[in-house]
Amino acid sequence: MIDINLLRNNIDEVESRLNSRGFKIDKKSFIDFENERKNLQIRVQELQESRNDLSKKIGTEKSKGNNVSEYMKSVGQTNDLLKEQNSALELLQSKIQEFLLDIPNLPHESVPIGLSENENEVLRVEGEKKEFSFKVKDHVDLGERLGLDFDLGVKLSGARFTTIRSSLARLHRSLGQFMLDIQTQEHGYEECYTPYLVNFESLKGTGQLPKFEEDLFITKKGGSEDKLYLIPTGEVPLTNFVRDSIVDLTELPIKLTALTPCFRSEAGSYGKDTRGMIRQHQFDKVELVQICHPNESYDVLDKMLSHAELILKKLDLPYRVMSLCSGDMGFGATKTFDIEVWMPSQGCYREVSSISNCEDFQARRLKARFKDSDKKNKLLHTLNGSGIAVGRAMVAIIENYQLKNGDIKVPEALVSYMNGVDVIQGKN
RNA sequence: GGAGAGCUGGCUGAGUGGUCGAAAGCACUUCCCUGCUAAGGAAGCAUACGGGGUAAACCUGUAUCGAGGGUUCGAAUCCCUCGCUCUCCGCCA
Repeated sequence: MIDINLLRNNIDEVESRLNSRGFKIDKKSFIDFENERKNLQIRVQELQESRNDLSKKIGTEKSKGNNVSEYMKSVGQTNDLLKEQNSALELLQSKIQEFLLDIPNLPHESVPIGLSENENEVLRVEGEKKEFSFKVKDHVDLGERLGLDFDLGVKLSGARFTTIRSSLARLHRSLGQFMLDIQTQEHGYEECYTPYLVNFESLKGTGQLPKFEEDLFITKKGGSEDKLYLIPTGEVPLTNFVRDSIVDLTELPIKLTALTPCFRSEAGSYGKDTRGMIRQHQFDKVELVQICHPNESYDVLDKMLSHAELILKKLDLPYRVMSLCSGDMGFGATKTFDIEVWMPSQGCYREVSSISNCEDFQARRLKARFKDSDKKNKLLHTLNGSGIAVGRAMVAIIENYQLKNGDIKVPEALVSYMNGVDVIQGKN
């Protein structure tokens, strides 16, 4: 949620910055809402004040044994008016709230301006692409004899679900463990295990709700109407650790990581990436979250980028780093880096990590604050990133480490996690 | 699933219809006293949102005692619904 005072004081600036990400703000409605709100609020508070005075008076007069019928009459009129004005105010305030919850975050000034992914900026290209002496296959063709079973996924659940068996399942597990170990041991993140089902409040805090319910999977307790949502990313539970809390300056930065499954409905991406396990309803990901002092969030963003990059370096996978343009960033981000790994079969780079600074956008929704050295409560900054997506990383390994016979060499960093297995062999 | 107890400020904890945003203690801040330390004394110390003030200081109003609704002129206090925590029983990985 953006700061309402920014809208009150600099609405034109907000408008143009939102325009750069393709969001049109309804200025007139907001100004009308605000004027009306101000009048109503003053009116309501005056009425409450006089009701409180009168009620107090009734108390004191009654205790003296005086007649209070005049006061009662007048407080009755006040209350009638109050009831009417107050419900108007409440209605208006919830409208303003809805209005605010729908507005995306403002892009940072360093973000390239653009409306589509074509305008994302390549910052760096890293790693050597391997030369293959044979015609490369994609992970679907390779995976068939290695344990990637798309048909089984469909049978069990439907499109965009995959089942992995045997050594490849082991590789998948190894990758998750490996990434988690790097982030905890080399970068000092606290390892967490979190719920995968979360409530409305949590998703509202990180910005997925109320606007993007269609992107989520929704569950209900048997026999109950209460909804719980499957997490679309570990960012949701981890960032919500600080919801409704005031943390001490000395606790910052808070660095959290978790290996979690992620569930996405992929509404609106029909026909996109239908082949293989690039775009699934369910995938695993190691999530990195940092919660820090506002002065430090851009330094932290750079650090988190390097934390995600280290995984690809250790796996010796070629990748590039992108700075997303204003129109391609997520709802809550002021600045986002994507890391894209090289996929030889497609001859292109695919996203395996996205690292964003949300500044105080989520913190405001979360009421996540810290006690500053001047004793005032201030909003924290929150950042999140993937460190990294397990499924896509495995796809990249399959494709980049393929051998002529269709077997897969295990990246050196993973051999110990694979109990010494250094080649994944398929059934012929 | 059954039965019971509870949820009050950063923490502990009093408060069962009015003068209570809330006693007291702890913690914290400032000051005083004492040669440091320890002890003692005084004052201050919740959050959000309004109004005033050029701004800060400050003044002032409203709301908030798990959440929502109700009763009442008036609710931390009474009633209802929900959530959560704890104890006991049952069930379960």
